Order: sequence, then C-alpha cells, then structure tokens
Amino acid sequence: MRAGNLRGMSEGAEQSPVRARGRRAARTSGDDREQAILATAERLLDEKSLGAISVDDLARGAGISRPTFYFYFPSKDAVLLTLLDRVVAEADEAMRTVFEAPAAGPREGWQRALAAYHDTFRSHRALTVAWAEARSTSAAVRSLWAEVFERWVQRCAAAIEAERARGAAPAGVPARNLAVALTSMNERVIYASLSGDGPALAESDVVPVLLQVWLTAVYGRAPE
Amino acid sequence: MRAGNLRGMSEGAEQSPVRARGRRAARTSGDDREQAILATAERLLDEKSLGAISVDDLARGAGISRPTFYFYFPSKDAVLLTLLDRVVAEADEAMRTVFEAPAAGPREGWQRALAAYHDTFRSHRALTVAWAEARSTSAAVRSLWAEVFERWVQRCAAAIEAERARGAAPAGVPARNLAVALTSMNERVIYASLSGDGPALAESDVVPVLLQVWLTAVYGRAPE
DNA sequence: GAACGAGTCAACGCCGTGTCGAGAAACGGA
DNA sequence: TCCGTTTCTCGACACGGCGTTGACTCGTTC
Repeated sequence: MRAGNLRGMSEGAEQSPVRARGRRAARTSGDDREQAILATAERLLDEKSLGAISVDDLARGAGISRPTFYFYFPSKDAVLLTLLDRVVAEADEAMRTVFEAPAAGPREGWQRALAAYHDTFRSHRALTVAWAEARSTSAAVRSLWAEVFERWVQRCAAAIEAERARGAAPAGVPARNLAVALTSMNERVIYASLSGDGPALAESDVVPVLLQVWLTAVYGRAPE
Repeated sequence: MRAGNLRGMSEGAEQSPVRARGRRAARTSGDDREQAILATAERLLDEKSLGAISVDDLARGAGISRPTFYFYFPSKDAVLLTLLDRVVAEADEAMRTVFEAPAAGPREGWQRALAAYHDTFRSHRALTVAWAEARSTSAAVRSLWAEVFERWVQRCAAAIEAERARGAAPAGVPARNLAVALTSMNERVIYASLSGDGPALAESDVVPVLLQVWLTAVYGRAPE
C-alpha cells in the first residue's frame, strides 16, 4: 500500500518520495496517475480558486475515481504542497543565485534581488495565489511559507548588516526587523498585483516602487 | 419576513438596518437574538478560527436552532461583515482624527498615523485575523477590505504629495504607488504580529520599524 | 497456481450548508 | 373577544464535500 507522498503530515525534508526502488521501476502506471493529478490541479488552478476545486474535480481530471485519488495523495492540500515544493526550490535557487552573484553597486544588487523575487512568483501566478489562500486553512502550507519567508529575511538582514559594516548604510532599527518589514511589503505587494483583488500596483510598477522603498529604508535617512 | 440585514449581498452603504420602524420597536426579542449571535461570534473568534466555527455553533451559542439563525443572517459571512462594520467605522474615525489633527512635525504626524492604524486593529485582534481569513472566501469581505485600504492609501498619498509640494520631500515614484506599497507593508506586518503565525515582529517593534521605513521612503534619498 | 502487492472503485458515514413548510406567540384592530 | 397579520421558531429535508472501508481485478513472483 503506497502511502502517497506524505506531504500534509509531519513537516520536514522528504525530498523525492523514495520512488523507484525496484531495479527498473517496473510498471509505473501509478506515477502517471500521480502526475495526472498534479497536472490537473495546476490546470484547474488557472481557472478557479483552490477552494472551488474539489477532490472529485482532481480525480475526474486525472481520469480516476475519488477514492483512488486518496491512494495517491492524503488530501487536496497535499497536492498543493507537492506543487509548491517545485516553486520553493525555484525560489531558493533564484535567491541563491542573486545573493551570490557580484553586483555592480547597491542599487544593482537590490534591484536584481527584487526582480528575482517578483519573477519567481509571477511565473507561477496561480500557484502563488492558491498558496496564499491555503495559508489560512492548512498549517503545513503556512509553515512552508514561513520557511521561505525566513530564508529571504535572513539573507536580506545579512546583506543589510554587511552594508552597515562597511559604512555604506547608517545604523537604525535592527537589520532583521527592517528585513522582516520590507519582505512583508514585497510579499503583500506582489500578491496583490498577481491576484488582482483590490487596489494593487500594475505589474510593471512593482519592482521600481519596491526598489525605491528598499533603498531609502536601507541607506536613507529620516529628516531632522 | 425579516430578511436579516442584507450584508453579504450587494455591497454599498447600508448603515443601520432600518430597524425600529414601529413607534416603540414593540417587542424586540428579535434584536436580542441578533445581538446574541453577534456576541457569540465575537466570543468564539477569541477561541478558534473563523473556519472552525460553524453556523450551528453560532446558533447554539445564541440559544436558537440553526434554521432560526438564518432568520437573522443570511450566512456566517454576514455576521462577520456586521461585526466588521464596527471596526471599519472605528478605523475611519481614527484615520479622520489623525489626519486632521495638526502635528508638531513630520515625524510626529506619521508616527501618530501609524500608531492609530496599529492600535485600531490590535484592539480587535480576533476580528482582524478573521477578516484576513475570510478575504479568500468572501467577495464581500474582500471588497470591504479594499475600501478601507483605499481610503488609507488616498489619505497617505495626499499627505505625501503635500510634503512634496512644500519641498519637504523629494519627487520620486508616484505618491500613490508609494502609498500603496507602504500601506501594504503596514497591513502585512500588523497582521503577522497579531496572528502570530510565522516570523513576525514583536508588537512593540511594529510602529518604530514601520515609522523608519515610512520616513525614509517619503523623505529620504537613495545612494548615488 | 497460490500468494502477494499495486491499483481501483461502489457504497458508506460524517459533517457542514441552506431551504421549506408547518406551526407557536404576540400584537392590532373590529 | 375573536381574528388576521406579522414575527419568530424549528423539525426534517436535500445537497455537496470529505475521508474510509472492504471487496475486487490484475499483473508479478515463486
């Protein structure tokens, strides 16, 4: 009895589901179904919100019955989590790239980081919106988000501290607090521009505006 | 047949539910029930999330049966919306007060505005968290939020423009875009600190950090 | 060809929502 | 005082989503 990949219970590593133990992964029709479910989920998310998608929709879309769905995934959230793992990997990779590449100057560097953040989520609009939606209902989704957020905050806080250390940025509130506030801004502004609900910035305005706020917050000074 | 107050359908004004048409509001046991429902909702929200509260919980808490609940409110969301109307009124009042009172200086003024924003939502923690949660499931809730957000943005954008006009703040990205980004930051940072999920600022750090970002973003300059 | 595991699904139980229609309770007039 | 109207109440229902159970098929392996 395949337990599905266990997203949804116990957080943690759990990279690839140990799959293909047998020499040649004999008869993998099961994997096809699993992929079909994931593909269906991604397709349906382009059309409707996560809440409007039922397990039955996913099963039908993958050409199986509802109980069979549960053979592959323990819940709808687990499907989302599996999909999100890809996005998270991509986001982490983008972050690594950006923070390790040498920048021509501060403006260049922060600009690139913000653009990377924006691009990553913009290129997975539907998933990003579903992610935010599921945060209120699933602790696992919430904590996956918290991990990603935390990694960005740490990178940014470290970068701010480095700028302060070399005398390029003035001291002020703790670097970590600054990073938390600014990263929160990124998150909310980008989400609003992707989901299109309420007053939001046009996509082309997002990075310039965020950049201005980041630069002044990190390097600028208040009046008096 | 009382239609309940019609929160949940057709947005709009709809201040007080036209109640008490009869000379003396003869026999208002109905109002008592309605208040009981609202009070129950507020009490339960302190204990559990909106999603974990069923219509049955609200009905039982108010001492009535589930069908009777529907005599007073068309849905659970409508109860929340009614509760939120109070918070919105309070937030608008706080905003009006803050923006109309003369400030000793820029720092004073913005500090007061941020504190007002923070205080308003902090004093209704449970409702604020429920509000955010319901935004993903109810269009009415979403649009109520958008209205409040928009009013703050307009006030702040106007204030920024005034500062620019009198030469105190440099030109840069459009004032409205700046206001949208900064207000988004407020929203997200305050929500995170109230809901306590994921990495968040301590409540006492919220206003100082936000203030630093606002001041530098409005008045400061980027390097080069 | 028996035993096994992977895969499949009809049928079930549970819980939440919202509605319908039959009443009880209070009032306002004739 | 009775009678109609309005207000209010709820038992019973229909529906839909979730997750589980138990039996059944079908290849593979020994």
